[in-house]
Amino acid sequence: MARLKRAFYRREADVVARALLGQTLVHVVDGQRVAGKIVETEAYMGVEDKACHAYAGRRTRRSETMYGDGGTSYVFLNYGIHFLFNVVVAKRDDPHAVLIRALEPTEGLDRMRKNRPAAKREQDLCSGPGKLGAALAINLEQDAVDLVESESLFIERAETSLSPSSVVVCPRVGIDYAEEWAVAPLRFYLEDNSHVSRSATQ
DNA sequence: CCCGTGATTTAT
DNA sequence: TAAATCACGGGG
Repeated sequence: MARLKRAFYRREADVVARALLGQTLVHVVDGQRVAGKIVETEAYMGVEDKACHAYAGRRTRRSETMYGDGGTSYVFLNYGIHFLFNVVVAKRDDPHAVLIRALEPTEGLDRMRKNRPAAKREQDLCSGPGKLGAALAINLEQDAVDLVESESLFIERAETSLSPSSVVVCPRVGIDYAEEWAVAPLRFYLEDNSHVSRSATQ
């Protein structure tokens, strides 16, 4: 299957966040494909966005990856426990990113269950950003990987395109501190999909 | 609903 | 060097 190329990623985060829905995120672990369909995303809009790690041009050891070219992975540890997987988008030095929040598992489910013993049902495997990080065995080694060239981490294009009407747009979660940006409509998920995160359905 | 969790960031 | 913060998940 064809993977997404550079030009796909070199656009603003809200555009790419929506376009990523329905595509397949793949991590090859010990030669085995562990993959899922992207069903929920959030856009982080660069230096103007108060919820973005690169807000006001902040450039720290953690956020440095966000300043790379579109199509680079950005992984960080959250709450000391969870590895969250993002895709850096837009152009180099314009630090936009898309957080992948939920997947519908499609390949390597046995591996995912092993990585997530707490998950009781298939819908619990990847229905949140921390959950999918664990299920796909994502950690800091997967930070700053070029998704266009890597043999082990990339995103494949869906064969059929989605109907725009099946996408729900709403505010992002867990960023109450971001003032006016806390209510911006920058979260996208597939309506009626049972693998979206708990906070998406309330 | 509450609370663990610990690296990273930001304030002294 | 110290304190506060935090793009969450699991178990009640």
